[in-house]
Amino acid sequence: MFNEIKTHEVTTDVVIFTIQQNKLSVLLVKRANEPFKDRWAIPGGFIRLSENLDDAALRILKEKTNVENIYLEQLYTFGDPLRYPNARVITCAYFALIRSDDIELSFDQTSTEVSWHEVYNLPKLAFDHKEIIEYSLKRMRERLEFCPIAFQLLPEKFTLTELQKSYELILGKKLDKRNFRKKALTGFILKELPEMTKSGSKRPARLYSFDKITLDSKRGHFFS
Amino acid sequence: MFNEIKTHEVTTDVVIFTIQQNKLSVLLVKRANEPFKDRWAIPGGFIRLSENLDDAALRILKEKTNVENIYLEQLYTFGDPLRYPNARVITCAYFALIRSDDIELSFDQTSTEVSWHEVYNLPKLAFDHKEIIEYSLKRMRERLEFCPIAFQLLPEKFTLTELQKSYELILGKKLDKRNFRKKALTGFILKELPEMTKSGSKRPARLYSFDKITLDSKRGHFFS
DNA sequence: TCAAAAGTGTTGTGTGTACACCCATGT
DNA sequence: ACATGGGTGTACACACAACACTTTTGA
Repeated sequence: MFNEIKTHEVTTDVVIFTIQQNKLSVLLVKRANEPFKDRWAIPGGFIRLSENLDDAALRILKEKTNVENIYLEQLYTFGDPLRYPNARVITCAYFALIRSDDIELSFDQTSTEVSWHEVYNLPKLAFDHKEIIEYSLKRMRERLEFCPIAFQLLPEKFTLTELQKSYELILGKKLDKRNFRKKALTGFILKELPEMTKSGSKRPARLYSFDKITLDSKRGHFFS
Repeated sequence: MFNEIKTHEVTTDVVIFTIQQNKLSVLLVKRANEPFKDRWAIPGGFIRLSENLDDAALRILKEKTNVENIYLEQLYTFGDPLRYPNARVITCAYFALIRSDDIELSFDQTSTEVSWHEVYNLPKLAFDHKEIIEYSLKRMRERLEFCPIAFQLLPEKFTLTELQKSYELILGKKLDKRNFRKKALTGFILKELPEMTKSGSKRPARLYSFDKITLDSKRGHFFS
């Protein structure tokens, strides 16, 4: 099977999460070419020779979403010889969290469509991309126990209920409102803003923002 | 600089930890060839086209130590274009834990020497291998908080003091004896053996063993 | 008999969890 | 006036951290 193959190819695939319409979603592209033509896949591409891995992932991200300056983390490198038909393609997978407000999706000639798909209700995927998404969800949940990365999915200003919703979407379970707020207000670095939501639905809610990402600094864990 | 380079090369490097002579050590080889001839390095090698990543790491491990069936985990993939002079070499780094009893080290024509080096007192290393070792130590400490992987470094039968010593060597700090034993006996899955050490030094100590590695099963964390 | 390592419990403090009612606003 | 989501406090259980003396053996 590998007779005619001379070299490894190295790609990066980026699992891009967002929250939109009250759903935790990932960005998928529909493949324009074989293999797996017309199948949905995680956006990805070849790593350039003079480009480091993080930069390659950021480039993919920017190509699809025009977004920069976001949370990005190397996930795992997948290299099963059978993961890609008729070639040896090792992929260094990343995952990213972005805010879904004002994002313009775009795609190039390698795909015919690009759109968000709820992570708990995915279509059939190309390659081992199902496994990659499952792994990234697992990782994101682990991260969430220690660091408030859910901020990355929210707009600048948010209510505590919105923050809690994002946690619940990621963890896939309900959290206690009072315990959550206690933890968030003491454990995270939240700025209480002098503003309230203006007639969102019924009673106005306090808005908060956060200063900087305290990723490695805080190590108390949050919410089981 | 990358004018004449056409392809990526993909290697795996394995940080192999053990405890010997009361020291936490890693296995290093002295390079026989350029680049970095005569410099110490982590054992590694090219990934074969038909080999998956874990198998490649296991192969490297077996080549140097003749050991199989050990704890092995993918660490991180390092791919800075400048990490390797005059070539683009992406390395998928692993770390492994092995028992140092009855290990025969060996090496091939790519190295002139192989030996254990205390992780807290390393020589000058080739490439970005210092960074890789630091990263693997960090990862091992994180793992240790949740899973009793230190078992992997100990012989079949061990005393609680030996177990504690291994924790202290990895974490780089002293632990409280009573708290450690309480935690170990309630939190880990230890088998109390009907044996004692025979006149090791003074008073005989109870020997213990463990059943299987309960890596992902137990999620109470151990010892800060 | 002494030196050296083995072994053993209690208490305080902090963190996670469970749980139910009133409040402010728009309609 | 009422429906809707916003907001608040206490009590219990459990995990971690600090801390000092007695026991068993070999020399």
